Amino acid sequence: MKAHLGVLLESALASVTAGRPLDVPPAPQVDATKDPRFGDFQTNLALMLAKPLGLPPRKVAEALVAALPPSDRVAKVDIAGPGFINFHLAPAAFQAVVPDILAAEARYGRDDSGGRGRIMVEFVSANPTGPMHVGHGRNAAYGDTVANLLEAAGWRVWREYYINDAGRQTDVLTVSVWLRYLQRCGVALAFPKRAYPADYIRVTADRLYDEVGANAFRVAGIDELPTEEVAAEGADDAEKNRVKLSQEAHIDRWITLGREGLGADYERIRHAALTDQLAAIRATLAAFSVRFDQWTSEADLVARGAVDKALKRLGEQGLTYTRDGAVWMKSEAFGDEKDRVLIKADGAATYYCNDLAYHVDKLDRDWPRLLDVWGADHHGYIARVRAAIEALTGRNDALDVQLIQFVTLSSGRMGKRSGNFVTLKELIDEAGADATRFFYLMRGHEQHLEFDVDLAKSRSTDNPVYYVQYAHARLCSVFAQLAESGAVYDRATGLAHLARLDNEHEKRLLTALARFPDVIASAAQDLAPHRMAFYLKDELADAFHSYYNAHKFLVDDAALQAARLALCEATRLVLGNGLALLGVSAPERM
RNA sequence: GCCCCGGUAGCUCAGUGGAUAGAGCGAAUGCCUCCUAAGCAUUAGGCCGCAGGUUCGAUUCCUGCUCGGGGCACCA
Repeated sequence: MKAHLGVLLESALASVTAGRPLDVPPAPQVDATKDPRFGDFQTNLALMLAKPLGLPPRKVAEALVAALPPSDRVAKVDIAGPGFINFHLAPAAFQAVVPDILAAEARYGRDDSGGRGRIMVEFVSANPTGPMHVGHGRNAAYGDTVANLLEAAGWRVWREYYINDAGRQTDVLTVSVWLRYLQRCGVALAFPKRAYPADYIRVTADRLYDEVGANAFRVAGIDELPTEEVAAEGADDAEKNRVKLSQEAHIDRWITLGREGLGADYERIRHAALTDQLAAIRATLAAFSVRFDQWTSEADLVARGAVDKALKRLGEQGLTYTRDGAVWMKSEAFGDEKDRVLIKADGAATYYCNDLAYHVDKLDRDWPRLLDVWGADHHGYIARVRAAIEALTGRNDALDVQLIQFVTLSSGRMGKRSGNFVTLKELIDEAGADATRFFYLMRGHEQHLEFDVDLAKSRSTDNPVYYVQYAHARLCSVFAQLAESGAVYDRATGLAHLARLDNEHEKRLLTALARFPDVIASAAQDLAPHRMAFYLKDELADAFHSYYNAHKFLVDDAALQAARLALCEATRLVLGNGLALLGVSAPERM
């Protein structure tokens, strides 16, 4: 419809400006009005033309309206305010959306061509060192929904999870399990302050104990480790930080002891720990309707030489150098604040080095556009990854990073420190996957989110996800009621009498239905899935519930009933399509 | 100090340079002999953080200030 009005305006523009060429002919902007009193669509074209033409805006508007070609879809055009041109559409223009929807069904609003190009979306990528928390849940809901929207907007999408299963954190995980195992065997040792203390570590330790018995994984030298420092009461920040570093060094001694003393058993423990954590993550994400095309392991990436390959390429292009025993990347030359270390003085690759190689690998797999979804705390990291990509490919537009701002929980349930750590699994178990996903998607991702756990849990009128789902269930119920009464809905009859859909409630609902393709396109374009959530709730479901209360659908007038049921069928389809994009179920009964 | 995000109704938040800034919750009042009341209708509630600038027009774009959150490793 917008396009149609745009064509009309282009024509009017051409005749009005005939003989007085403009330096920059403005492209007509047509928008839906916010207020029905201003018609259905508006354009500010006259306001934009006033200055270059040297005429008052209302004069320009009059000339444009006079030059508009006639259209059977436009009922009335008027001029209002400072010079807006308002279009009032003919009823048939609204009603035409119904056959479009009924013909397209699940494809309505979608562009499944994949013609926009190929894009890889990497999201979640939570470290397999523990359960996912509520922040990962927001990342998962966002990434998965953005991927859905991009697909619906014509992109070929690949979803990937990067498993950080190399590096020091997995050593800390391994040592944590090992020490819990030894404690289980009755070995008296002080569990390090900076190891992972939680119960999930014991689960893996107990599993290993069942497999290997009580006499494995023992090494000499445990008693010779120096005692760990503890921060004194009332220590200042500098002192606390010093103690923290010494505690990290203490863990490193355990790591060295384990690696050297356990040999292959160390790897066995590491593998067991990672397997358990990853299994838990996969299960939680599956319960959250989040799927991936591929799970890429950092350790595998290293093992198959992707890191060496990337380093070699950087070296050949003169993008690295050695200083203080470390290998550095010349990232400052590509927009980063400073150069970054790739290989530490101890010979180990940094996380950055491996991640850089991973991004190169993504591009090498022929995904020319990359979207990474990260927590906001990683924002300082963007410049260096982008720098590496630009250095190797010459492209500075290959990588888009979207940062997910922090999640806090209502009712003071947040935070590891308080001991009230709420995992994503607990949240899903308590509130349900549908409510949880919808709540995450109700906020812009750049907005700090306060997650109201009690509201998400409530199975009441207050819970916004039910508002949308209830609209769908009500529609299903209408058709169930119809079938029960033995009556038959004839779609062809309905389509033949769409002109009967002429009251204000029907017009509002038809308008909302017609906007669905625009919402997909704009939410995908701006990577803003919350727009779809708001559209479904505040426009579509809202228009339907009002309609439902104001009018009966199952009426004696057969033509009117059929027309209304056709509208109902279209609404049910669009609600279902929209909820599917959000990864929320569309129940037939509630 | 530098970088990122935010400041809109009592609370949680929408708002694609446009006209009288919206929704939910909370508060007040109505609506089920009728397709699901997990719903609908009505009322109350606002220097859109502050100050400049660009523009015919700024909650929206730019600059400065201010307040809040986060980040500035040879950690991941």
